Amino acid sequence: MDVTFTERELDVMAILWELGSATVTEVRDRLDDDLAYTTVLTVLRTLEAKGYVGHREEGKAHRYMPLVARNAAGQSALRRLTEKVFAGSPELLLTQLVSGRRLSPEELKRMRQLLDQRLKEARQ
Amino acid sequence: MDVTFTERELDVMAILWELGSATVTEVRDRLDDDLAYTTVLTVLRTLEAKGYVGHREEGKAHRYMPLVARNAAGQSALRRLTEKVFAGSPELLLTQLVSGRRLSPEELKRMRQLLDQRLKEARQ
DNA sequence: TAGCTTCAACTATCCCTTTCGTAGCAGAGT
DNA sequence: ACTCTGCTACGAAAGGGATAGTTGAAGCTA
Repeated sequence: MDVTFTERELDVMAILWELGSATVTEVRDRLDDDLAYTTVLTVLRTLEAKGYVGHREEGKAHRYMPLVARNAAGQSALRRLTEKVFAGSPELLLTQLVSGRRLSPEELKRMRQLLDQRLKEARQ
Repeated sequence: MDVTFTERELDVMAILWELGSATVTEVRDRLDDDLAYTTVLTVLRTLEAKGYVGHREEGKAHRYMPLVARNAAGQSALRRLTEKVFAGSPELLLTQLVSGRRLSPEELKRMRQLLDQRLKEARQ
């Protein structure tokens, strides 16, 4: 299943993932850009039409919640990015990731540890 | 500088990065989807208008070449992806990367080595 | 020279995304 | 009852992305 978002949709999804669920106003307050209430509502409704979020009544307001996990979206995005930008090479992607951002030694260690663990699992 | 592409533009850029440069026909032949010649040309022209590719005459054809490096595009895309989908955490991204794809032990080792090297550099 | 091929330029269409205005409704306060 | 506020419903309009048709120039071929 390919999960893909437009730019604005992604802004909204990021907030829903962070909060777990949110009303229109809550999303609106957290958005970087200052959008009209109806604009945010429209985005949520298109996301709902696409099956990416759902909502339940809460008093007179609606509370929206993500129906697709961060991971599903991440998987699709990473696959596309690796394929198109990094010539299918996860190593290139990692190279870019660690060279582009200034990561702390702690972060780097944890990341290395992650690979260690993965290697151990693979060995069995 | 923020370098960002639409879906179709990215398809075309991937080909230009791979080949170094290409004519409309060459791009068209490599695209997964079977598009009309004029469609490919239009995409290249919008990319040129945005300053992402340039061209020079070659006989009566035009030869297009990328003006932005893979890395620049990768940097932008990774930043956005980390921020929006992985809550600003490169570790989460890496977790997803190694769990989503089946990577060979060799790839994993090289990736670990990369982090090692980065750690050494950071220590100084 | 007349016709065919190749290519860029121009133009058009359709659809999606983004944005928001207006209307209407329900509850809270006066 | 009246108004204010916070909310949804409806819908519209602008902008841009994706796709391609038509035209005209240049060059090849018979």
